[in-house]
Amino acid sequence: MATIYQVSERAGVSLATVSRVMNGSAKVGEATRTKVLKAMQELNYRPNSIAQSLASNCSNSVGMLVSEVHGPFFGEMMSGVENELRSVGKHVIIAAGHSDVASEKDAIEFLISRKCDALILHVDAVTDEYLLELHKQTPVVVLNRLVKGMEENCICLNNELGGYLATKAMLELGHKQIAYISGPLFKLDVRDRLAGHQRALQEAGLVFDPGLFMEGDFHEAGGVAAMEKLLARGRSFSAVVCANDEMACGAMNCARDNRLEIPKDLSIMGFDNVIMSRYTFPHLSTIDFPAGEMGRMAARWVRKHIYQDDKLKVQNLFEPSLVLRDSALPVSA
Amino acid sequence: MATIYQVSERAGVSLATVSRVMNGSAKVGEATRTKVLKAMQELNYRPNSIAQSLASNCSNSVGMLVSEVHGPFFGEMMSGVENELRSVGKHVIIAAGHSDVASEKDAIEFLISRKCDALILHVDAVTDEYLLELHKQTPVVVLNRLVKGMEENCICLNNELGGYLATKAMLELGHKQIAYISGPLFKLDVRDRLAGHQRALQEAGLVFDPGLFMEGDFHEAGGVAAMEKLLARGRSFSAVVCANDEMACGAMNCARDNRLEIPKDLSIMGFDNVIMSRYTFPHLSTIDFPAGEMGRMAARWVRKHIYQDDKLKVQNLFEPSLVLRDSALPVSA
DNA sequence: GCTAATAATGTAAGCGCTTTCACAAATGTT
DNA sequence: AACATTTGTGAAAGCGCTTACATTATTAGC
Repeated sequence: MATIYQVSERAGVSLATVSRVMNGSAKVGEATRTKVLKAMQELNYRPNSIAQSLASNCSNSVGMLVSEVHGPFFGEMMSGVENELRSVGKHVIIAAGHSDVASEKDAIEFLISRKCDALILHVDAVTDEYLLELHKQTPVVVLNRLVKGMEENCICLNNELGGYLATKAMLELGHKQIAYISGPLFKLDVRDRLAGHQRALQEAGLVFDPGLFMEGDFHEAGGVAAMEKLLARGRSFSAVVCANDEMACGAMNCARDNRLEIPKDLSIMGFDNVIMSRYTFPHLSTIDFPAGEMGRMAARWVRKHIYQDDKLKVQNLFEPSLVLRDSALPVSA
Repeated sequence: MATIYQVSERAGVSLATVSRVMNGSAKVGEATRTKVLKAMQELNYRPNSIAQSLASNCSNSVGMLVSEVHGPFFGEMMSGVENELRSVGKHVIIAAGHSDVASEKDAIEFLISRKCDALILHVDAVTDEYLLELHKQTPVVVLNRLVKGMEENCICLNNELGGYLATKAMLELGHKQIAYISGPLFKLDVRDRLAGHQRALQEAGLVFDPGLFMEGDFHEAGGVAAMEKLLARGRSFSAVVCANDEMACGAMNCARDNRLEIPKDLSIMGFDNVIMSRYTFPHLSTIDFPAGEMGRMAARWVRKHIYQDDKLKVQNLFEPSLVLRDSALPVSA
């Protein structure tokens, strides 16, 4: 592989000049530029990005940490990030945190030692304090989590609004007895979604009934289990809104196993609008989570603040929206 | 951030010695080693991996190119690769090829300029010749595609066997009239799956009937369209095997829209065992595609051949397996 | 026509490591 | 006791770039 030195030799100029035509960092005469370009071409020269990084103290790479590489949104988010970044010649290094404190910290250390210019984090185990501290050391953007003191670095979804919209949709279909299966309550977004649910109820003059509430685990099995318990309580309800699509699937399957027809006997609402929701039977009504857009925005944040792409605008808060499909119907009778 | 120089100063030894204790590349006296380790600790030293890469001519990174970052197997494959590689301190840089020749080549160029120690490719647009050529220039492992002349570098699934197993399962349930919805025939794996289907038919003494065959596009809509046409032909069949799960979903939905009950009136088989197949109604019977394992194996290939982890064994051919769920039933009457 | 800017290019000092080579000290061999 | 090994360490030359800073060529100003 040719080096910058060989190019300079062939073009009959100095190293510095070659570097200058590569980076456009200073004026170069038209004739020289052409000579250099020609030499590059002939040698099929490709700059060694490692050397560039070392010399410029900029690795042109950003680290992305997600809970699970094969998790439901990851693909979408990742895709947004990759697209946005590669279009400007930066690359993304990925790592998984497995929702475990030690593992997340470990991955972050790894990314830092890799000299990433910035970190895009989708984490849920480490504390806010840790993130705040990290933020002082290295540029960080946090996805789907609002950390007090670094709001500018967070790209979030308005989860409260999502929860609100989900329940509101059911209310508008005439449902009055609405069960709610939440995610693990230690997560902030889970509590926000629940708060939205409660607000919708309240606005409709309904009171939140703990008897129609279950804490789930965001997995299908958790949805099944929650539904099972809900049914076992013998309370009547015509709709159930779930804090994510997986649990909604579980709930649907469980309901069906209990001879309830969906949506005739029971309406179901999910959350996230993961790919799968388009394939279930019946197709799941859900709340769209613009994961791809948010990933793209995180990347844009990095472009703007780290790579000085000043005119870029970044949007910190995203709005969820309702996706009505077949799993929810007006209350019958 | 501390440099190796500061560590050496503090420990009262030379740069070289510090480097040696870091890499274990040569013997260092016990006392010195302790001194150095202590100095590192005190300075919270973290080697600059960029500098290491430049000096050692090894970037400790491997590039991974996939069709779509948010594609169906990508998450699984990626996850396998990331796991295997990060456990040994290497990182993975990702890029998407979008099944387009120019885009794939572009991404490969990008990865190469990034000095990846090896490339893991999941591509379908570039030609075998191109891959062969690339293989001469830089270490490459190809996923899910057998390239003649570099078989050792390919990690494949026995697609023919998969196709065979899918149809065989239907035959064993007593089905005699089995429709087949394939993927785009320009893809090798698609043709292999079809060949397996035909072999199963043949072994059962049945002849392949073009009237029960449709070429699809691997997407849900394609499954719907194919099913529609199949139905429109007015031919009778009691089972349909699809070349992937998405199309199987489409086919199921379409069949249902045409008042066919699944699996009572029609049995359906998918291929790939993507996450989604566990959530459909009824749960989809399918052929398991061990994407995660294959990704892991690709990473292991790299560890073995590039990072000299000699005792590692790599398996080039993977066997698919049947996953029977609810969408296939013995033929009724 | 002479000085002061300005533009274009070259020189060389790093960036933070690895690694070869040389050398001194410790150990083993007869 | 003389020599050959082995072991531990340091000096220094890169790796392929970027980027002050220095230098020369060009143009402008008067």
